Amino acid sequence: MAKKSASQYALLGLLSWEPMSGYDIKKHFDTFLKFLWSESYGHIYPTLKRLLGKGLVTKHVERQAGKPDRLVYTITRAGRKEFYAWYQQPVPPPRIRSELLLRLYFGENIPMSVHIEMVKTLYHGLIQVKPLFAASEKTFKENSTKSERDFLAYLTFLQGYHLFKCRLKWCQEALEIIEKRPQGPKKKKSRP
Amino acid sequence: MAKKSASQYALLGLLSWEPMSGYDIKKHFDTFLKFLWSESYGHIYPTLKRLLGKGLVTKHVERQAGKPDRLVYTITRAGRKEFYAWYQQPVPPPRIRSELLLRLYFGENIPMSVHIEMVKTLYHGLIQVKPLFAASEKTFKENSTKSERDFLAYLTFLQGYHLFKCRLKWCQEALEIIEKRPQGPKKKKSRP
DNA sequence: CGTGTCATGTAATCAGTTACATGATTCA
DNA sequence: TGAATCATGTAACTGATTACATGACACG
Repeated sequence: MAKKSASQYALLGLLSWEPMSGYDIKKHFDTFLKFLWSESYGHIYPTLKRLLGKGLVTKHVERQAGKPDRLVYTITRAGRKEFYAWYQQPVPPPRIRSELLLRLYFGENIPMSVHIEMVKTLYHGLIQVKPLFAASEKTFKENSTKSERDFLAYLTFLQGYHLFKCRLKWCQEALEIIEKRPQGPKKKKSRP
Repeated sequence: MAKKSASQYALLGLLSWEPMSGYDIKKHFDTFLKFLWSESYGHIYPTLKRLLGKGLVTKHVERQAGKPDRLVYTITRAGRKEFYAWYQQPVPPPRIRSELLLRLYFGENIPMSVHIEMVKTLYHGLIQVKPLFAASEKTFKENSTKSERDFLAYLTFLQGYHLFKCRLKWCQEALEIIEKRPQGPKKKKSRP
């Protein structure tokens, strides 16, 4: 009944769709699952090895012309069983750690311009991906009737999109609040 | 120029307000900073030791009648300098890992009722803290004109609040979408 | 008399990133 | 020729949690 890392279930989840190599897995996380999960090679390869050791996946070599061999992993029946059992366990609360908020919260002795800069940087980063998000929304919604998988992908994406818009809104609001704040004569202690 | 863990800055930030013991620090994170940071004892105490070793804080024993001694840590000038320097470094992108979304995303072979249950559980958890959040909003806003610290706390809280409302909204929306979905005749593959 | 709070800490373990190593091919 | 992509992997390290140990007092 030991609690297990979600990482291996993330891999099993992907492999439950189709056999993949570690490289493919990384690709998938970096492209389609950017807004909900991330893994590094240094974590993927050892995890695959561990899954193999537990008999949850099998490995076979796929030779390629002009390219390095691919080690393709396939989920086993035991792997699927283990994966489905995951859904029986309660969802652990996410660990909340926002470095940006931390900085803001403790930043009373830092010039406000630094904070403004920080928020603006975030804002501009978000703005850049906005069209991409908006386009994705359409695609996800259109596809959502096609299959169970697409339907779930849409629901999943929706949260990511909501959170995205929410952050964007906060940036604007925060900058506004800072701007129209009665700046007043800044009191300064003689010596902290 | 080595990148350093945000944890030690979280501790320095708190100590920049006032001297505290490890126990106090944990309390503070668990109560006031619940929505933006978390730390365990097993991480706080060793981190304090490390800060002490680097001369960023000092320690003194505070004897108490009927209670165990408190080890109170005070930030040093070097500690403040180190803390302020943190603001010169770029904010690293947060690691995104939502186990709930992961489960949903890969849950095509899981009965929809399981997913509904999961979302509902989240929803009810959020609903329970809703009045608390709403009340906090008022207090934070009212206090925000009092001092720089309160102002920043308000801005910080605002993001937490926004994200909270956003999650709530997503739960409702997701449940709605699932409900009014044309359930249709579920196609089933003969053998995967 | 049991539970909860106050208070500190360590050891074992797990989780996860970064940097490095290798080596062929393709594209500008 | 140099960079990018394909592809796998290890070692060193940092980060962080959990479980455990200790012990006194207060509250019901």
